[in-house]
Amino acid sequence: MVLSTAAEDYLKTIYKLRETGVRAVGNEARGNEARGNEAREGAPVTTQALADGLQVAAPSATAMVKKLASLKLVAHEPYRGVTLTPAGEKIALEVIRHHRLVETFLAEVLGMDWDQVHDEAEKWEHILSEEVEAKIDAALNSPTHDPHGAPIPTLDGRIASDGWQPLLRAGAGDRVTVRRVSDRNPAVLRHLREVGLIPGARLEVLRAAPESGVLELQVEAQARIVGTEPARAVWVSHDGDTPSSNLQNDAAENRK
Amino acid sequence: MVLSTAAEDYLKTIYKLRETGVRAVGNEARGNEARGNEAREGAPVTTQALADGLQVAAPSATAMVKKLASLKLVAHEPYRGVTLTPAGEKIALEVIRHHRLVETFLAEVLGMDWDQVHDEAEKWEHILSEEVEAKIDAALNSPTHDPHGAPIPTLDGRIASDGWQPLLRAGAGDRVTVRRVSDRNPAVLRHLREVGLIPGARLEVLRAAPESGVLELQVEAQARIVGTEPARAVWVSHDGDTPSSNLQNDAAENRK
DNA sequence: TTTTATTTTTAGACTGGCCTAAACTTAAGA
DNA sequence: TCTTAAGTTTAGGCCAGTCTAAAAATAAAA
Ligand SMILES: [Mn+2]
Ligand SMILES: [Mn+2]
Ligand SMILES: [Mn+2]
Ligand SMILES: [Mn+2]
Repeated sequence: MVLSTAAEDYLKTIYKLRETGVRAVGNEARGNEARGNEAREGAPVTTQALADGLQVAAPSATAMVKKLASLKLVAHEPYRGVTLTPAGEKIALEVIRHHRLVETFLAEVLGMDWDQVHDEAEKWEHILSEEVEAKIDAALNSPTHDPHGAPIPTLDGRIASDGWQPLLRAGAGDRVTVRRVSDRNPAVLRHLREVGLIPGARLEVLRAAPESGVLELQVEAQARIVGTEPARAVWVSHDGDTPSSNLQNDAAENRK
Repeated sequence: MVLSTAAEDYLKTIYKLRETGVRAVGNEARGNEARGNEAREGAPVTTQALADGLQVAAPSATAMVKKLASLKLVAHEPYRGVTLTPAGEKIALEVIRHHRLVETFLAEVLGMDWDQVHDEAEKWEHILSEEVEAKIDAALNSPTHDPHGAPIPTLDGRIASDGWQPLLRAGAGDRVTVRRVSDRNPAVLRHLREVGLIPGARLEVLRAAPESGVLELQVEAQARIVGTEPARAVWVSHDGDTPSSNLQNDAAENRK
């Protein structure tokens, strides 16, 4: 199945809008107009959410959805929303695997900054051949997560469900470990690295007053004050919790 | 200047067709408006050659040529042919630099076979950012030639003129060094490597009988018989000749 | 239950890049 | 010089992907 860049991006975006956590991870990058389009997890993706996510007009999304439906890559209920078929999800996971492998490669092998790799990967993900994918995977020793902590789907389309908590939901006194950050906004990423909020960092929440718009943190040895906007891009695990590292066989269990 | 993949491929192909001398319509001195401007000396590239090189129909080439002419990237004399302007040549050399850097990177860093890298680079050349280009260049220590012996244009658009001789033009008794091979045909490349005809290889022509369709060679320690088809993809220098390694400042000397 | 607001789809148009068929220009041959 | 062959451009169309404006469907409010 050889799809256009646009079609692949639609499939990927549908997948991400349905995925737990990632939808929320992407929130800080979305404008106000997109708020409120956050469908319940597992519900079909609305045309509007898809259009917002891809920065296109709603009729463009409708048109592509109909095209993908005719290819049996999505199921479309008019006026209700769209869901991936197993075949569509398989392709979405392939594109996401490409994206995250490329990000990791650019960061680890070429030494690019972690705020730059996302935009590059957005282009590379569509032209990566299976051969190059395999070479990159081997060169990196089959990494499981990209530089932002996002799990990399396996070659056969399985992906770890992380289930981390939003940092914003943590309360005063909580000791947490940063697990994942949104890779969408380079400026936010640069700021997060500056204050030490990178995957693996351990920190304590000193004060969490939502109405103040800031979070007071003890990151490693430093006291930090972080606004809610960057904090919204951070996912954590609560120290002591067992990390949920089970592989979901999403594609396989739905494959016909 | 942000151009489509198609436009970049047209510019690159025009450059290569001029470089390799494949052109048709003779340019008997036309003393008109195209004389003293950015139009360069030499025969223009014909619509047909361009269409053949890009595997498109002639009217498609005409259409794109008109578009590029309106962007001042080529000079088009209807029914006569097309030549690059300095601005067009600069872009062509950028694309070629991307292509050859990527080929080198894929071969040296990822360990891909030299018969695979060309097709990959054909895609990558259009999406390489300046940042990634710089990182690749640095990782390879600013290579001057790609795995097939083709010179890599510099960042500022200069390229070494190699001036190697076709192996087919060598005569019996000639001792030569392989300098460059065509990277177009993977099967030919695999064959060339098998018989040792790779850049740097030294060999002696034992018998060159054009009518026989084969060349008898002594490649390093091995006696080899090579057909004219693969031999056509090989360029050599004659041992003892001084290699012409001067950098042509093509783009710079014509820049307005 | 009826009206209104919101979301989605349809209609129609545009651009880029490609195509075939036909007309045109140039070069070559008689 | 006239005719023909070859090469190039124009004419007209198709497809992918996008857009805006208008119509239709659904959800919310009255
Ligand atoms: Mn993309
Ligand atoms: Mn990432
Ligand atoms: Mn190309
Ligand atoms: Mn090459």
